[in-house]
Amino acid sequence: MIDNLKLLLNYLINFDEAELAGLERFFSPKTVKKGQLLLRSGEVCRDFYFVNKGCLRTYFIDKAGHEKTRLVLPDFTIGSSFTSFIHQAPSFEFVDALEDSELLQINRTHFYTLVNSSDHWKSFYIRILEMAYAFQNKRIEELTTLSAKQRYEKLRLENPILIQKLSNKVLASYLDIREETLSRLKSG
Amino acid sequence: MIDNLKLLLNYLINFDEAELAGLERFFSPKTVKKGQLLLRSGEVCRDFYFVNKGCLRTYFIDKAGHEKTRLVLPDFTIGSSFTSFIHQAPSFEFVDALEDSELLQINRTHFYTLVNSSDHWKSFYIRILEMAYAFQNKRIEELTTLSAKQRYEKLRLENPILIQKLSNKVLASYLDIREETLSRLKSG
DNA sequence: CTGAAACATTGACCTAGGTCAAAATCGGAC
DNA sequence: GTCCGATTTTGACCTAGGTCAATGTTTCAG
Repeated sequence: MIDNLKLLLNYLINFDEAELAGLERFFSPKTVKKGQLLLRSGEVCRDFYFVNKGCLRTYFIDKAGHEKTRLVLPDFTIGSSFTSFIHQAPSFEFVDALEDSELLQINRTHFYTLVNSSDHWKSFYIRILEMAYAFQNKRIEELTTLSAKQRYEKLRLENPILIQKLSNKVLASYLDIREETLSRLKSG
Repeated sequence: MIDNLKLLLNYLINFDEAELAGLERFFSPKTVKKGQLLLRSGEVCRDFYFVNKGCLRTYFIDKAGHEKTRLVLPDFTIGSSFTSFIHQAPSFEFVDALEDSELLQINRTHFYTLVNSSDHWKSFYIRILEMAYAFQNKRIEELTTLSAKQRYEKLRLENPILIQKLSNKVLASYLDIREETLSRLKSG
């Protein structure tokens, strides 16, 4: 599991061998069942995750009581409820497991110890932030310019894995449409 | 002008006096007239701006030919067409001046020279990225959960400066509604 | 295997906000 | 000042996608 994480880290930044030695002292394994909550709205997000197998997602619940999925983390990805993790402020989001999952988690103290331990780790953090920013930017552009159908088609082209992995309910909430609408889009 | 910038930088990160000495070798002053374009869609964003006086904004044009304002930079703020600046890829955004403005600009080479010059500068960059991320996150939440009217009222409470500074046309495009709708909201 | 709960589909209807067009107002160049 | 183009407002109308409710279909605990 740690080796998969190292693979991903090295893909993001060219770490020196030494910098990744002893990584297991910072990341601890965790197994979660499908449906299990890792973070509740109102709690402070303490951990950052590597998804080795399975799938996590972050979502919040709007005034009308509907789930809104913000981010899906399939296997071989990293992430967290970032805003809360960064500022150590209560999260308005939930984090749950969409499947039985194997994770590695690192808490904030360890995370910042790593980030401050070398230039490569700082660059790693910068890289993640840049990617997260670009992702959100794309999301805003899509939400404000594309119709429901166009968003669905775009996801189908760009990220077919999500289409097959997610239930219609979650997929709809990720596309920011109602389940009924998604159902109609797929048949129409 | 440089002193205002130093004030802002010190507000974001506690720089040492020495780190900010000679800042004028990196930032060059620039004056722009109202309406002037600083970046066109398709161009690569080379500069990062400090707005000393006036107002900049970033926007793009959707398929229907309507402007969509992403970010407004009133005076005493910093920013850029970030995605393009970071990745040095062609921007889909424009940057223009909403008023006659006095700017300090730093190009990407100088920017990264600074970022790599010390830990404080790295932290500065991280700070900006974290803020930009949080801002986009908030934006997505608002766009997906609030009605047009609610978004307008929220902006009026949280950022009244923008309401008075921006024309209805720009304000509407920032709120992601049509100008006609904004006009109706304001009277209704 | 079976039954309850969660999920997905379908239909009838509604509404926020967009569109289009025309009038009213503003603001800067001369 | 005054004229022209750009904004803003108002009105009539339209539509994408939401809502609500009924009916199938999975799924998984026991």
